[in-house]
Amino acid sequence: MKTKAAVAALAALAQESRLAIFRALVQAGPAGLAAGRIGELTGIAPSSLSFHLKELSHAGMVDSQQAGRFVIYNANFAAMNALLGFLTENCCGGHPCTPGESVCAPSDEAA
Amino acid sequence: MKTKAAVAALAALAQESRLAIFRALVQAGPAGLAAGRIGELTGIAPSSLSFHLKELSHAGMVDSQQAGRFVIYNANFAAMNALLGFLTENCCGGHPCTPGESVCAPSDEAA
DNA sequence: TCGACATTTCAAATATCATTGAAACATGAA
DNA sequence: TTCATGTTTCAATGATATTTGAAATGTCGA
Repeated sequence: MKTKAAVAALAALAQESRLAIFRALVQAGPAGLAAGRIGELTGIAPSSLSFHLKELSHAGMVDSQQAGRFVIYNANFAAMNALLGFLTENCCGGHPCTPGESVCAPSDEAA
Repeated sequence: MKTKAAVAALAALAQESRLAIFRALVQAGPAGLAAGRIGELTGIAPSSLSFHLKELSHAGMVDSQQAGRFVIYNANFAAMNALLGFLTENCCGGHPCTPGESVCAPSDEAA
């Protein structure tokens, strides 16, 4: 993943409405949710919702598929995992980190 | 981690200069880097750098400590791990995801 | 075809963010 | 104290993002 893609992905998630949308899709799993259902869950107005969904889609964080008059959105889990990997990439210059100091290893305190 | 903190953390990273700063600090490890050194590595002007460092600090993604006339910044690895955990939290509603479809498990394709 | 529903597009207004340069502050050395 | 260095603050400018409402598009059922 390149820096620009990472910035785009982070920017897509760095917004209250979009983060709520994305989390709803993550929790919904691969089956996804219809746009209207997302609107119900998040309380976002249709036009604003569409704007944010397009933003997320353009950043590659969600995919969509038409199903009748519904449009089903789902989280792009591969993109999410790529982003997580990017953030920890080359951590501590590749050297192993001291395990007692809350460092690179993602098994630390995740709260 | 609460939603607002996550949005703040993501917004802090969703900017080319700040992402570059943060990655430099991640690669530097717990020892951190002086502000001036970060400026050298990233090519960011001092006042702009200070602005972004304050932004990252306010979001809890970096810590700082005075060392003589230098100010040493270091990545807050615990905060980073908390953010990563937040994004995958409650994935697929808690149900185990089908492993062959690039889903929740972070061992998929991280590129 | 017609009407109802789901979603998207458009334009305008508001708000927020990033960059710049100059100046101020703090620290250490002479 | 005085000077040089490292870092931060401030104000102004330009750029970008978000929201809103109305209208348009596309799809299904009768």
